[in-house]
Amino acid sequence: MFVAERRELLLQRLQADGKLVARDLAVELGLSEDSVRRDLRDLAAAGLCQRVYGGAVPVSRALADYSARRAVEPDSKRRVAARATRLIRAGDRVILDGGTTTLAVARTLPRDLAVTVITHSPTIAAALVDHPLVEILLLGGRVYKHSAVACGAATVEAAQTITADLFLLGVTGVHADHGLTTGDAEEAAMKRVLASRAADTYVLASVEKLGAVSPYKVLDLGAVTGIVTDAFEGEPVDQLRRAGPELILTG
Amino acid sequence: MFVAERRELLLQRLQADGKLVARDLAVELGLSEDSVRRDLRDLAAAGLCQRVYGGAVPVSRALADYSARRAVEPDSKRRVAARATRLIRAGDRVILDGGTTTLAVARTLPRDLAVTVITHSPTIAAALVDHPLVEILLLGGRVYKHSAVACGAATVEAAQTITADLFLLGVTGVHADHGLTTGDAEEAAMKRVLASRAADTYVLASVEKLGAVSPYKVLDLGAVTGIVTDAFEGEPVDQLRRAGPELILTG
DNA sequence: CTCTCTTCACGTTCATGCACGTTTCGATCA
DNA sequence: TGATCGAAACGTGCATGAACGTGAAGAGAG
Repeated sequence: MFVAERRELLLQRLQADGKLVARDLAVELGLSEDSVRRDLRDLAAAGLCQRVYGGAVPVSRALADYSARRAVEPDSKRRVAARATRLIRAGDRVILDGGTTTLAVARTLPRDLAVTVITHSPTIAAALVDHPLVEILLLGGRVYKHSAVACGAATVEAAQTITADLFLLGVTGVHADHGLTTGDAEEAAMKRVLASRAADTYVLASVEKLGAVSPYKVLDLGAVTGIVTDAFEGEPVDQLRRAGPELILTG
Repeated sequence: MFVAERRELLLQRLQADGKLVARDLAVELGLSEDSVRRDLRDLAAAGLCQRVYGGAVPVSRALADYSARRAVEPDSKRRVAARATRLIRAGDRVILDGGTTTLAVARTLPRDLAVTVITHSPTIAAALVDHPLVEILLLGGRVYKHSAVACGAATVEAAQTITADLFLLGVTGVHADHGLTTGDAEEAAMKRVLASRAADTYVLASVEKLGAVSPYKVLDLGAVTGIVTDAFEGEPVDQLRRAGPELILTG
């Protein structure tokens, strides 16, 4: 990737997220923080962003003090996504579920990480097209509007032909008694099929999902390898842990 | 290959990929990096591209990266897209090819038009998720980075199971003698398969495509029902018309 | 032979990562 | 409240390798 190209990407990201974090960008772009800082410095010198401690913000919307910026810090989904990304090893075949958290995973995949991503989400596939090394395997079928993923017989059939090392699963409810749940029956079935194709399944559960229950059961807690969450140690987390899965905290 | 010819190729490649990498081009064209660099230097001097360390990018910053190009289509593509949209009737099953022009079609679909859209492009599928009435059928398979569409055996197989009323085809070259051409062999084959599944095939050809020739043949002009273009009446248009297809002008 | 295009050789510039000393920030303590 | 301390972020200088431009030499077409 060219320098000019990279800076273009940074500006684009700045507009989308409202801020740039040097450390995260370094990991994501697969280069040292020094180089990222150099980019930010040059962009700031060109008047395209404003440099702040830890990263950069848009010129117009510069926040007064550091603590106020802390408030806009990576929201919980970003944190969970960043931690989940670290579960992926070079060469892995990874199934990415649909949803905003897994989309964040796709966007934070380091650019020097060569993996095969299998997904039934056109949104995730589209987000990964720009990645230089990732090979994308798209599972086709009828696209359900509810959460913008392909579901149904054709998709299940396509899923049956593949295997993977890892499945990053998104759900809307994670409950010690009711297990993993989501809002659509067809999607729940799809998630089960995908889980059956991967050696390990990890649930991405930002803190608001814990304790929540949705109408349709996906899997029991015992059926997954682990749960990635940004919740802190405590009784709710312990309850989940007793049900079987490894609890991976972002803390 | 003549120098002028090679530079034509470079420009074409630049428009397709959004960037040129000196090293890759040297290997691909079978000559030294020196010569490639000289070409890039001359093209930049003529204002046809912008030189960067490692290669070259388009002059306009709007064209600098593919994602930006997806956001703002030139007027010509929008005109063609708008006219092509009028070929679609309520209840139709429509195959949408990948590419910026067909993406513009997806975006301009009236929100009260109920159709089934079949596509092998995750980008187009993602763009249609917000549409209230469209039913999306996604063709899966390995996603080719070149133009961000699914191709290959699995995709062909999926395509064989469907039929459609209409196929809106995007190509990079429309030429009276050389027919319809595109920049990738695999994609060319994919487009042929899709054409075979639809009752009618219409080519979307904004004016800069007319008279252009790319390396890989898709179909003969006689194999398609019509060509939608924003070119004006004249000898070039007449030449195409004599080859068989109906010419639909936006003018 | 002449002209053009190409490659090769050379010294130069550029991008990057590392090392080191400095600054900034939040937390802790008086 | 104000002072102090450690960690993180920062800037600078430097080394390295890649990419670059220039000029000379070689190859091929007319």
